[in-house]
Amino acid sequence: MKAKDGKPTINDVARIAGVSKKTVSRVINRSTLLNSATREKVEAVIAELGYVPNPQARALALRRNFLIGLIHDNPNAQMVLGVQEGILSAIRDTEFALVVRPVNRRSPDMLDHVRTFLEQQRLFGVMLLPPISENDALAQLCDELGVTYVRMGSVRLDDDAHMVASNDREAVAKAVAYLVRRGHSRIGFVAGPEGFRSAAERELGYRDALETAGVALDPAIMAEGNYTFETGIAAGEKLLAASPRPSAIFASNDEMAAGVLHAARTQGLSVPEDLSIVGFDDTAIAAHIWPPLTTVRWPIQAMAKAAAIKLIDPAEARKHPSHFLSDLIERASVA
Amino acid sequence: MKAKDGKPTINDVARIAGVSKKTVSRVINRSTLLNSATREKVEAVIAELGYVPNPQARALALRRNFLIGLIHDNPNAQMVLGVQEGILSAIRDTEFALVVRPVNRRSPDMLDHVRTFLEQQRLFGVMLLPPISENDALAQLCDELGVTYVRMGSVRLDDDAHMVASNDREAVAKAVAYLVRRGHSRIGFVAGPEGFRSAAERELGYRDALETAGVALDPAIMAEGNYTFETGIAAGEKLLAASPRPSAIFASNDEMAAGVLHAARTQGLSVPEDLSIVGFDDTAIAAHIWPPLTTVRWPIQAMAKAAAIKLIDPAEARKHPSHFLSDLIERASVA
DNA sequence: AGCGGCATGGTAACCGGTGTCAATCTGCGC
DNA sequence: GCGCAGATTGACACCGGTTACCATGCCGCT
Repeated sequence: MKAKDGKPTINDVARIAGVSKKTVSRVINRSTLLNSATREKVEAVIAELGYVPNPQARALALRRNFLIGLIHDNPNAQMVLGVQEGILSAIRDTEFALVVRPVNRRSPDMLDHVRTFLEQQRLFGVMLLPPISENDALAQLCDELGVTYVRMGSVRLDDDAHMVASNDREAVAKAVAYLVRRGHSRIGFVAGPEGFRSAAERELGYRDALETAGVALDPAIMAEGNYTFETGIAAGEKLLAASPRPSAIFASNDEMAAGVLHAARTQGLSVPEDLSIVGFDDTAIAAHIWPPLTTVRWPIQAMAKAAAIKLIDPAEARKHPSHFLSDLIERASVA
Repeated sequence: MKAKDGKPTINDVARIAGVSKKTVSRVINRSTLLNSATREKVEAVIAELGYVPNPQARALALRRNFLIGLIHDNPNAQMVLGVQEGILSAIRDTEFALVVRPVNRRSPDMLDHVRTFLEQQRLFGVMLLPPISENDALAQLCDELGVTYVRMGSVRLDDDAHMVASNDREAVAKAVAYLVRRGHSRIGFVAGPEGFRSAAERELGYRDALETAGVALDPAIMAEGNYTFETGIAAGEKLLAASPRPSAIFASNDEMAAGVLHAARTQGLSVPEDLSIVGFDDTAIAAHIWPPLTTVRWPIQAMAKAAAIKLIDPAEARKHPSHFLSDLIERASVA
């Protein structure tokens, strides 16, 4: 008989099945040293009662819980959601759950907030999303508090156990090489904000590609933005004012590419006839603007899934890659 | 002296402060029946040790935890993130944390998944986002499992304790009336998918506005999409093929509005000169396409915050509204 | 027969908090 | 000096699991 008010507990199961708590616990935890008749009997009672172990009690006894945290400060909704989906696909059918915690990178007490969060919730582990994943102090804090972490990023900046990385430098180099193959030689570049590792990597990829193509760098057709639409417009205006005008522009993310597109349109230029544009990230915006944007797709979900597996099952994780390659998605913004 | 391996516990605090566990517990819980000298002494020890109560133990003893869940099946990343931010702003500085769980509306065992999730995690409460918040069976399931819930939606479909609603009908009527004031009388409409309450409400708003303006409904300039960019294109093509062609189109969300814009552009029409377009939701896409989209802004964050407060502190919630009005955001897609 | 070893299952303590209820202390009226 | 109410604090059981360790039954072996 179950407790009158709540859910059945392990005691109820044990009593009805005529065994001890411990035996039920063994059944739940799939211990092998158990006679199969007993196991079946207990399983039948569990099914009949609809017994579900109380995760709080388990967490208390095991001194660890089954919550994994996602700490991020990412302006890109599409990407954050993609990561959430990826994590969820990794923890589906497990007892893990996903706790999210947006933080403010610019806040002076960001680290304190994270500390409070980690101390309070006692998470199993956390995932760190760029750009905040590039913050070494944060990783160190996790270490100090004994919370395992995995960082996602555009470059390998930690050991394999703590990092899932794409290779932005190579991806951008490929995208720019693609522009070169399409006949462009005057290719502008919109960089991401200083302090973002991804921004630096993407710029390196741009430089690599130009060097390979034997094209000299021209600061007049390089600008910096902070990954937002508005700064993309400003960067586009600067680049389009250069003489000679670039025939193609690579922007370090899609939002800024959309800004460049906006700037071009304002000046009466048509895309891709007068100007080719390539973005990065393949967010929803890339497909939904006109013309649809040729861009580089980060395999976000796959990376997030790999990262989550790394967190909850390091052994299994060794079968998955820690490095991912991005693909160029060809749409209509390049001539 | 704290345990050698882990964090200090209530026992450590009690021993060092020379009081009983229970007294420490009283300090933590701000019980009033406590001598202030004792309180200060205990607080000093807590601060010195950096003691943080173990939430799992608390959850076990209190038979409730401090996790609130967000169950959603929403294709709009911007909106989901907005909701997460809103919830977070409500639970900041509390011990609550936010657990997210995307589900698949179309999956036949969606309800089973949710049931498993709720039974396993034993959440304090859950928030239901549209479109899945419109599913009454889901609300009923929460009731049955004793999980309090709050639904967010475009219309009041539950009592005030369980609902935070906007008034889409009125908002759309206002937007369409605005088009009428701007001189449009042939106004097309792109509906959302059948089965979405929001879609039905928005259509009612459209009908209201036309009726008020004394304009007859013309099925030739009404189409249906499923809230995606692609179906927006199809709907746009249909509407623009009508004769006479509409001079303005209201689309039930921004993505479809972007699709209509795309369709117009493909046919060589310029926006807003040849065609005015109004969307709904004010997602990032609305501001980032060209021309920027005039649209209706759902006060997502405020609604989510109100909903979260309703969940964690019903008394406080009575001071907040349960109904929200949407604003028309005027940009450049209307002439 | 006596013994060790293995498979199986039970008992009790413990994880770190909270609720209940009783014990102690205080001040106050008489 | 006594009784009593109210304030303060503590002892102890309990939440629902897990682990450490012990008890039992059964087997084969010497």
